Amino acid sequence: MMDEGIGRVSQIIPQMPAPEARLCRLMLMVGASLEEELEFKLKPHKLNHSEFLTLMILYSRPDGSSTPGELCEFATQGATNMTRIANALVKRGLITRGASEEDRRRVLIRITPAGRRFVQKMLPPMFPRVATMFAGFSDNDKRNLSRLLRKLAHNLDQLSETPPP
Amino acid sequence: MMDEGIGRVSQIIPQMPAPEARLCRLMLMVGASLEEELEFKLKPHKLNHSEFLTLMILYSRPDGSSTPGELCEFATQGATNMTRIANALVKRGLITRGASEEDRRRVLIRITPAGRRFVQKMLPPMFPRVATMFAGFSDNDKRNLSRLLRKLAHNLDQLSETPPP
DNA sequence: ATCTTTTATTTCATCGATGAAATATAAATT
DNA sequence: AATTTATATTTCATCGATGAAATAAAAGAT
Repeated sequence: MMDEGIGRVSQIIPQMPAPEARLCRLMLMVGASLEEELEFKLKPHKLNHSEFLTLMILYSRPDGSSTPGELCEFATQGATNMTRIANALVKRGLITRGASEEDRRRVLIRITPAGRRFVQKMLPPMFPRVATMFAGFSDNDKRNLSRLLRKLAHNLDQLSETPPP
Repeated sequence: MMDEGIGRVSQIIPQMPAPEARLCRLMLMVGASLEEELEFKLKPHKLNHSEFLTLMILYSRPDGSSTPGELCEFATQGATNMTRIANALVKRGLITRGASEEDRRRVLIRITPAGRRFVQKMLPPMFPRVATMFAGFSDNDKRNLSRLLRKLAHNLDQLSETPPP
């Protein structure tokens, strides 16, 4: 249906890169769909995407700790939001906030044992649905998709560094 | 960086489908990035994503018209939002609203000549950036990406029809 | 010692999206 | 004719995200 639509548009505007436009639309649709699926799975745990992401970043760090500034970068969030996110996670006892020893301007954020348990408990129930998402994908498909998405991500990064005049 | 993160998590939780989780994260990142890029390109025209999508759907229809109900489906929007979107586009003279002849409960939404001109003017400047996004993609890459995204979209549709107990 | 820079938080204001429920109108069903 | 269903709009309320600017505290530079 979308295919026909883009087909008709590209008949009127022939310079249009139709295959690429189709891919954009597909990516947007799949991205939104995935986002929805994720938020859906997070809802029962009263987490939103950025809180979850922040928690997972901490969980996956060798020492389980980071600083607000770092987390802003990794989770692509503004400082204001990161303060909020940290507030929420601290209140639930999943992370702690403390002053850094070396540089006392910095705040050390650290996942708690309860936070680790929480992650270990909430992740496994997601696995079946994740697996289902890629039903019918051969190993080769997955490698290919990964490669192409990375290339796309790279190109998009370039683009966002070059906002047109 | 994300790769290492997921790698470490999957060492602690070995049942995790790590490659699939990586693909999810990639998709989410690329999706968000694309969304941003799109909104960025739409901003100068004072359009948001759903208004643009709605306008493009109308533009791409053979007769340039549709109804609110249909548009809700195609643009995955609630009825309330579609009313708002239509309001905005009518106010700018890009579409018209009129009663349907056959079924006077329905409202006929139709793109205006000004709306068509608007689309034809705003699209071409986007093409270079779209092309840049897929720099380094062979025709085969594009076909493959399209195929895999469609498969993924299909699987996600299945999933959303099966909200777990 | 003073000024500048870095880091994080707080305050405040706004924007945008969303959606449920009530309303209006017309078609379909009985 | 009366009731039910379909379609669209309006009203209202809320939620969430966002971000700029002011503030605070500490490190670094002069």
